Amino acid sequence: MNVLDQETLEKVAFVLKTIAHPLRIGIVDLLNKHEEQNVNQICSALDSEQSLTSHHLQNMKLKGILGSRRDGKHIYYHLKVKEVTSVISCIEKCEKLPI
Amino acid sequence: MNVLDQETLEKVAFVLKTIAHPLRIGIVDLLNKHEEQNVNQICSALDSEQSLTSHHLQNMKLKGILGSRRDGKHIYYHLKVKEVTSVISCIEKCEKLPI
DNA sequence: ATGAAACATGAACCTATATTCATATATTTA
DNA sequence: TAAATATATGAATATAGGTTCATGTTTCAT
Repeated sequence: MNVLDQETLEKVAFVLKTIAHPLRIGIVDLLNKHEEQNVNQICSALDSEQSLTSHHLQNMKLKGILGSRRDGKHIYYHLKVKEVTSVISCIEKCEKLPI
Repeated sequence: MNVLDQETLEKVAFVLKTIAHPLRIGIVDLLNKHEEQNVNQICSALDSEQSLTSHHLQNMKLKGILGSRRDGKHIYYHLKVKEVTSVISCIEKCEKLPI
């Protein structure tokens, strides 16, 4: 039960930072519940603007959390690192928070 | 299996942002494995500077993740929201990461 | 070939977060 | 009560992150 090494600390922080935003949590949650969604579907489901949503999608894709495929005019996103959904459910129901 | 509401998205993002930093992950991990540690112990265990560590401790205390008690010259910190440790273990061993 | 739909991108701006340094406060010990 | 130890704090700076807006690219339908 030793303390985590620096590399692990950085990896964990990297992943958490990548998803630590309400819209990005929303995207991860949506893609957990739907497997694949295109940008239009994501924007409507989360009531978010196209450009902003796209930036966040690119961000998470770049960092390896999401993947995408094109189908005609649409681009479908999916979760690559499914572990992040368990992170959300860990906290989701947590009560003792000051917020 | 509906999508999460805005309030939940914000709560989850709030908690993740609060711990999404290598040093703060280190602190959470340490306090998970040791119950209580004073600032000196934390600084030595994580090889971090006093002032910087103190800022991060205050930050997490303010946000409700940590608590503290004084014992003489020392101040001992502990985890208040233990759920955050499961967040770390969710990701810790995750392999498919680009990092 | 043209226009529209779907999405991406880049720059500009604004705000938040992290780090450092110098100093303050609290407690104990001499 | 003065010095030492342990920790906190505030200001200054540096850097990163989020949002908007205007425009670019790709694909499809006509």
